[in-house]
Amino acid sequence: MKSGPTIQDIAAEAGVSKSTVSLVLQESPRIKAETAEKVREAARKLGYVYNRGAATLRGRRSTTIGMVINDLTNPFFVELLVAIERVLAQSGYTTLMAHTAENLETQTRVLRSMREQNVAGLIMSPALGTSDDLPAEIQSWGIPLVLVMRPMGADVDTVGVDNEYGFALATEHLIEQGHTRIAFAGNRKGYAVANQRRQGYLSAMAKHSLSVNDDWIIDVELTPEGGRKAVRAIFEMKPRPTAVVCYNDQVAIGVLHELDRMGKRAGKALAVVGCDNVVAAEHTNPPLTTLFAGADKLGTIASETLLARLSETQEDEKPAVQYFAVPALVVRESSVGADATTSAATKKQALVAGER
Amino acid sequence: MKSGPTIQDIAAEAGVSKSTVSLVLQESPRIKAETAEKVREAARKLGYVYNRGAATLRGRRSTTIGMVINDLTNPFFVELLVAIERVLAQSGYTTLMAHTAENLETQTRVLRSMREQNVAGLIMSPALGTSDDLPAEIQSWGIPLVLVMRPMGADVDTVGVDNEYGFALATEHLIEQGHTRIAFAGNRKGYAVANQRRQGYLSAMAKHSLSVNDDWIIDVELTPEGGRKAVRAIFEMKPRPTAVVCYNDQVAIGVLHELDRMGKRAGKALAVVGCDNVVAAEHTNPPLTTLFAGADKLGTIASETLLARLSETQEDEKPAVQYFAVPALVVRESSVGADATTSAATKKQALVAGER
DNA sequence: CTGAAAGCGCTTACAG
DNA sequence: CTGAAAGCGCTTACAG
Repeated sequence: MKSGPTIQDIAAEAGVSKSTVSLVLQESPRIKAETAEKVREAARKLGYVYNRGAATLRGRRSTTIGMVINDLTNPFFVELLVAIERVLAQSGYTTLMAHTAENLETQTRVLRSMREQNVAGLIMSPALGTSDDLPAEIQSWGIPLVLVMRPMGADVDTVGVDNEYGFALATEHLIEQGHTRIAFAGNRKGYAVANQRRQGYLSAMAKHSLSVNDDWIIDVELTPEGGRKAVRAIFEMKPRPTAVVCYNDQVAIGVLHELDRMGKRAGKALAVVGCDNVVAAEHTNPPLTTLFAGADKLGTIASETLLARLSETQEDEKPAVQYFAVPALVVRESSVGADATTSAATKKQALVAGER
Repeated sequence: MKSGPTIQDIAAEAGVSKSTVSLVLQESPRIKAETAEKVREAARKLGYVYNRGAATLRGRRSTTIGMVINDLTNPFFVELLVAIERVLAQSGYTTLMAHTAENLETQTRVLRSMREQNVAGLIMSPALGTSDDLPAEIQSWGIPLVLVMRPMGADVDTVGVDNEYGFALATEHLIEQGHTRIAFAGNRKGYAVANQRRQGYLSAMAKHSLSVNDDWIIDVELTPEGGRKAVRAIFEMKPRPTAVVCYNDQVAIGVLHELDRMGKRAGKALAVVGCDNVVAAEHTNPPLTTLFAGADKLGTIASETLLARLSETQEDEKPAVQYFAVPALVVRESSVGADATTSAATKKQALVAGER
């Protein structure tokens, strides 16, 4: 921690006051071009490094944004994080990252730390079981908050996905393929997003007058292991479902794997649909049909929502943003078998392209 | 950005000086327990939030660590990041995250930003093509640096993997299975880690007096797409290799997928070995044999190396750490076919367990 | 055991 | 167009 030259040193070197140096560093038009150049030259010569912390302390405006993520083992959230970091960096903000691993105590600790670090704003995907009061509490700290993926009420900026629509779409796709007994894997009780997804599934079934057995709605962990359990459960039912809508791609990957282990193939023995279109979904065997909402786009919108909030003044404060992306279905072999895949995939890929 | 109470306010509330408040917050034993309790009570009452930035400015000691990652689309680096963030958080440090996506300009920008943020130390996995001078430059800034996964000389702290040993191990495993024509997929030219991995492969082949055709060493992108290209190349060779060692799991996943698309199965048509043991490797079809070095352990060691560096004084400065983990092979179906998998996997899993 | 004072490196009215 | 001065919220010798 050796401390380099300060604006004071530059001022001495350039023969001006430190006020002038500060103004030059901020590219203020109030300083004559000639003087400005002299100052910049001195800064270069001394190897000056701007001290953002000091500026934040004095100017009362921070340029770091906190990003709190619940589950980085899910590649969808990684894509989201990367997009957010990229957009914020472009706007001159630095990203403070923290991972909660769905642990509420970790989340509390992390939020305190971010507050102490004086973040200008927060983007957060709350851990499961987060109290409904948390968003209001964070806002009471004076820190703008954007929630991603997991909504917690209409009065806080939220960027997510229309899960109900998406899961109805996925279910209808399976119904179109002739399936009538369709399971839902990954129904975690008391979990808002799971409720939305199940609701989408149920509404599509109801719309086509298909009945749903209670045991088709399978409550398993939202991991590959959960997917494997779901397959074992399905193959013990009789008559058994011939298709399954999975909570997300992580679950679906477990489903594909367990089928493979049983010597069966997704798309033939059991039609499978996932959600998130993670990068790996294209490379599973067989490739996975899945809902696409665009982590990159969602991350961009979340960042822009926060940036807009940061630049607004007290008076022109806008109501909370509630953005829910409409997902599209990317059809691959896991839901239609090897034969139909090419044409269907091509058709739907075009649809996806049109969406963006 | 509303500013809350400061130590000044607490001092007034508690009827002491701000020096005393500061000392209490630092849990100094110099303050009487009774006074300390009075101060803490006042802080609680006023909803005080510590301003770490101000402390850093005055105390000249920062508690943020910069983490620069080259490729977060590779889950191995995500595991590494998560481990590092966890260990640093436990020691009271905050992680500033940046992603370079292998882009040198982004890396330069990001490093400047971290320097302006006054990070106490840096953990970095340098982007491809990073100049050999960079570590020395960073150290000249007075910022301790730990390199992960990509070594750049003996005079900078480095935590990585013994790639040559690992790839020899992987290659020998295939030779043991009776393969004599073995390819290497993912040989990026001029890339130090790729050189090490190729060298391990070559030395195992040489040790067993097996000749290597030039075209068996396949230069493709280090992605699933690269793996697919490698498979197409292999199946055009005659006589063609019957096994392939892949640069990493990303490449191997592409190999598995292309084989599946050709109606062939890894482990039968072509034995496949990857490297990293990413979480997904367990869930591919078929499951992937791969080298395991333990991202979690590597991340922990990298963090601890940096923390040790941060707490050392000028005099007791230790020579650069050069830690290279010895990888183990996790044998799954992709290299041995369905029959042999259970027993072999069990045996080797035990080996892996013993390693930790 | 506690307090008064100086100062970390900046920014921002204000004066000229 | 530029400078002198005050101050952001802390920490740290130093004095008592």
